[in-house]
Amino acid sequence: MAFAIYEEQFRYFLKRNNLKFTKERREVIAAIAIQRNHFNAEDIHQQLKKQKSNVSLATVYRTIPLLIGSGLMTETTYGGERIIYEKIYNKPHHHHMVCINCGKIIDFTCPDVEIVQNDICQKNFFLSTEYRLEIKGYCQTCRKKMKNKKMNRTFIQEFK
Amino acid sequence: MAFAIYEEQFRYFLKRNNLKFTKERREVIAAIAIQRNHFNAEDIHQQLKKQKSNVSLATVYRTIPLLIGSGLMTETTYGGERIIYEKIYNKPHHHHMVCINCGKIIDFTCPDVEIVQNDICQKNFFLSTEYRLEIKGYCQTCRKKMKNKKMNRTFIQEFK
DNA sequence: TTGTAATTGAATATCATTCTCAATTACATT
DNA sequence: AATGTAATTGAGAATGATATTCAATTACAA
Ligand SMILES: [Mn+2]
Ligand SMILES: [Mn+2]
Ligand SMILES: [Zn+2]
Ligand SMILES: [Zn+2]
Repeated sequence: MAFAIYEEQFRYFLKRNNLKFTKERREVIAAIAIQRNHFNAEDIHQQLKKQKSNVSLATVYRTIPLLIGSGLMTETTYGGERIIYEKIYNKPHHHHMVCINCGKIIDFTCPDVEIVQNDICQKNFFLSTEYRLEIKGYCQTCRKKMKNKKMNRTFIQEFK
Repeated sequence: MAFAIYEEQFRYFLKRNNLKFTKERREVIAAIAIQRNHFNAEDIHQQLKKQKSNVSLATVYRTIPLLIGSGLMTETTYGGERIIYEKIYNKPHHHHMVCINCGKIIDFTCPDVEIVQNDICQKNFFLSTEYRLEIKGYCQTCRKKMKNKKMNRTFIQEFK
């Protein structure tokens, strides 16, 4: 199970930064080890409750930058009402398609994007720390639904 | 000046959606016509004040979805504390580099990304309505600064 | 001119995230 | 094992951008 490795890496990070390995932080590590794919701060907190842990939501929020800093997880898609995270330990860099109807998130890898990103940064003397290609639209399932019922198109958009 | 065309397209959109072309909306159009590159809701409101317009911030927020729906502007980079917009009328689709030190936003176009996006969507039967490649990091100016002073690296990250 | 649904400003709500603070705890040092 | 001290915690309050409520106003089709 990944838990032991997660904990090891996290402890190492904490020590390097003169931070303490508390009971609460251990429990948060256990909670994210169980998360699958994409999750948010509240999901972590819910999992903690399932674990009979009383770690507060404030502490969850305080732990998130540490989890990211230690290389265990990362922010994923932007632009929703809450920030979504995912574990990245030993997982290749990838991007996301997000269904604006049902919220489904589809991962995809794409070597071309990595190359493009490199080129662009070199040309602009930009030092990249992070990059994301995010595609929004309708997933296959929701497209089928659209054919039957009319979907919730907010506005009529018909120009040019 | 683009203002007349902006207004025409906006009026057309409003009519198609049984919405009214109010004094306030006319003034907001005038305000965004003046904005350059990237701006936020508060910027629009400030410009309105400069125009001696009393349009409220609430109305600015209410008008934003209409401006987007009418194809005049779009959301730009994600993930900051406020949403950033830009006019897209007759402007080609492009992406962004964002400096996490000074906030500078650099536009870039990239045909390869457009192709990649098409491929991925086809393979996954995904109907894309929008996609963004966003690169975060340090701009040229901030890189130079980093060489002199030590920058605000929050954590020591040294693993693997 | 009239009827009516849309719109407005002001105030208030929302709600994810961050902060404050007094009490507690990890852990390096003795 | 006891101590010193800085880091951490939970609870609750604060933040702040954006959304909503509501009574008064307005656009505009008929
Ligand atoms: Mn993912
Ligand atoms: Mn741009
Ligand atoms: Zn869907
Ligand atoms: Zn910069």
